[in-house]
Amino acid sequence: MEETLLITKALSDRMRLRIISALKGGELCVCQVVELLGLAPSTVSKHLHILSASGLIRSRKDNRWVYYMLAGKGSSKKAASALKWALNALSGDASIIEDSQALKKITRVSREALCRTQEKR
Amino acid sequence: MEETLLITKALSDRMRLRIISALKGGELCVCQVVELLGLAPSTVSKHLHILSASGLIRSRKDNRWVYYMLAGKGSSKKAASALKWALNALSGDASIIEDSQALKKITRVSREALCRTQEKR
DNA sequence: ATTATAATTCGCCAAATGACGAATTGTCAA
DNA sequence: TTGACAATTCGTCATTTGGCGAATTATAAT
Repeated sequence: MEETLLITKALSDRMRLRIISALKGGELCVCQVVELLGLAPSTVSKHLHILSASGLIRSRKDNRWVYYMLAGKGSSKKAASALKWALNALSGDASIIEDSQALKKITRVSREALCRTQEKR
Repeated sequence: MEETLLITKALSDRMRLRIISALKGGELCVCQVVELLGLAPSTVSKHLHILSASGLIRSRKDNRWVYYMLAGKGSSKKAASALKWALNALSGDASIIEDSQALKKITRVSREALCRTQEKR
């Protein structure tokens, strides 16, 4: 019951639904999610923590950045099936489509910023 | 997004998860759910309203009683698939099993009470 | 070494949520 | 008609939740 509740509570917030849908396109670092949602970094961090604790997503640390991604292999059956349901339920949603459009710009800008940093090296 | 959120919010409460699991065994009237959960009738009524509004359950009025049941045919695809996930995630849960045991007594007592009423007629 | 940046944690506040009892509505029984 | 009972609605309260900014930690650049 506890795990199930962790999952349903994690899914019961609009911003967190937007996050998991955004991660369908691949991993994102916290600052990219901040850019997408327009929330304070601390708020986004808390959302990501809730999603992580539920087992729906997981994280990977790379240098200064922490990347979050959908919990694929190694996740519990409950989490995996919940994720499958949620992503399917949200596919085609207008605001989710808007987000995926916005993400294209965000990831492109991030790449460019990263390249700039690397040029300076 | 709105419908999905209605569903996930409906599922993000322990009592409401117990309710939908209890309804797996067939329809129940409000007072039976009150008996099972040990909550005030007004509280239970609100929970049932939230579940109804999400499309996960529906109701039927019979005389003085209102019976609630899982939303089978006629429910939305999102609701149907969410219900399927949730019931599966909860199957085998210890407290859900306890509830199903308790429900046996409750439905038996209710039947007997109903028979008594009918004898009086 | 110092500064800057990504992320998290902490403390605080406003809004939403879950609980109750009282009052209300609708339906039967006396 | 009056009384009883199932259910809901309403008002209230305590708790939880979602948001922010400030402070903290960790890592990279200067």
